[in-house]
Amino acid sequence: MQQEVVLAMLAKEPSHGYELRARLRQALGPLGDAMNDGQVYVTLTRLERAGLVESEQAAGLPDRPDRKVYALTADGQQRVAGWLAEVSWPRPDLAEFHLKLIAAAAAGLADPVAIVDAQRRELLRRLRDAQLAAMAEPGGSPVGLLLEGVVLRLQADLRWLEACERTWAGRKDRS
Amino acid sequence: MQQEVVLAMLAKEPSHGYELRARLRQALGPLGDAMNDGQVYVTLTRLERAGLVESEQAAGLPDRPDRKVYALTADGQQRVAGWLAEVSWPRPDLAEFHLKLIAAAAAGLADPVAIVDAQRRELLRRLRDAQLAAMAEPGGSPVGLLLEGVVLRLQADLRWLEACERTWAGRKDRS
DNA sequence: CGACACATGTAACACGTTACATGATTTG
DNA sequence: CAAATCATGTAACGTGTTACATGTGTCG
Repeated sequence: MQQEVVLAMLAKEPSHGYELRARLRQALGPLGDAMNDGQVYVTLTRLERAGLVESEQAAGLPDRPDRKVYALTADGQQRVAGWLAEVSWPRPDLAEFHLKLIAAAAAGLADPVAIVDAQRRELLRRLRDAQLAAMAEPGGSPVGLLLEGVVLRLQADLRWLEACERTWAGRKDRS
Repeated sequence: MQQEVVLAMLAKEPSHGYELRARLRQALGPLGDAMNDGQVYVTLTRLERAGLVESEQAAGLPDRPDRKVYALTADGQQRVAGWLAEVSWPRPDLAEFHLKLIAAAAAGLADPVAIVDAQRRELLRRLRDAQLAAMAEPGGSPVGLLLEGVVLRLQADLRWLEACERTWAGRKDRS
C-alpha cells in the first residue's frame, strides 16, 4: 500500500508490520476495509531491499510472537521529506468513463444515456453510504474529514454526470 | 492504457495500433498528451496473448509501412459488453493526502496547514489551466465535456482542502 | 538536410493484488 | 472446541511505465 505512506508512518516512530497495518486501518476508518492483510509485509520487504528501511528483531509482549521492527534509514528519511514537500495530486480519472461513452456511441453497442443513468444510480448509492458513514464518525475527526472529501467528490461527479447526460442526449437527437 | 478501452475502440471497427493511438489522443484532447507512444502496442500484444483480439497483416497506404490490423474475438466482444454494463467507478483517492497530513502531524516533520496551503495553490493552478483548456474546446464537444468534469472535480477538491485547513488548524490550537 | 507523419515493437521495472501458508495464545 | 488476536511472510500474476530501438516517405 503506497510505499510513501508506510515510510511516513515509520517517520513518527519505528514499528512493525502488524502495528502499521492497524494504524493504517484506524486512520482510514471504513475505507481501510479494502486493505489486504499481507500487503504491508510485501511493501516492507521491498522497502528494505531498496535500502529505505532497516529491520531489527525485537521482543514482543510476553508470550507473544516476536516482532520485526522497522526503522527509516537516512535515505528513507529523505524520501519522506521529499514526499511531504511534493504537491502531487492524482489527476482525475474521468477519462475511462468518458471513453466508455464514446465507445458505446461509436460502436452502437449501448445507449450512452442509459449508461450515464446506471452510473448515476450507483453514485447516488455510494453517496448515501458515505454520508451515513460520515454521520457515524465524530465531527472534526480525521476520518470524518476524509469521508467529507469523499462526499464532495461524489457530488461533483454527479453534477458531471448530469452534464454528460445533457450533452449525449443532444448528440442522439442530432444523429 | 486500460485494456478495456482499447478493446472498446476495436468494437467499433478493426484497426491497427497507430490509428488506435491517434483516436485515443483525439478523444482525450489535452489529457492525451501524457500517453506513452509504445503503450498501445504493449496492450495489444497482451490482449492477443489473452485471446481477446486477433491480428491480421494488411496493406497500408501505398508506399507506407504495412499495418497489423486487430479485431475482436468472441471473447473480446463479450468482455466489451461486460465492461459497458459495469457501473464501476474509481473510488476517491483522497486517502493518500489524508495520510500525508496525519503523518506530517504525527511525526512533527511539517506543518499540516502549510501542506494544505501548498496543495491549494497547486490545485488553483491546475484549475486555471483546465478552464483555459476548456474554453479552447468548442462547447458541447466530448473533449469539452471531459474538461468540465475535471474542473468540477478540482473545485470539489478545493472545497475539501478548505475543510482540511479548518480542521487541522483547530487541532493545532488544541495541541 | 532535418523534421515530421507513418508504423511497429521489446525489455526491464515497479507496484498493487490475490491467495496461500504458518503458528501461538486468549476468550467465549 | 472454535474463534479472534497477535504476528509474519511468499509466490504468482496483471498491468502500467519507461526507455530504447527501427525504418520509410514526404515536405519545407
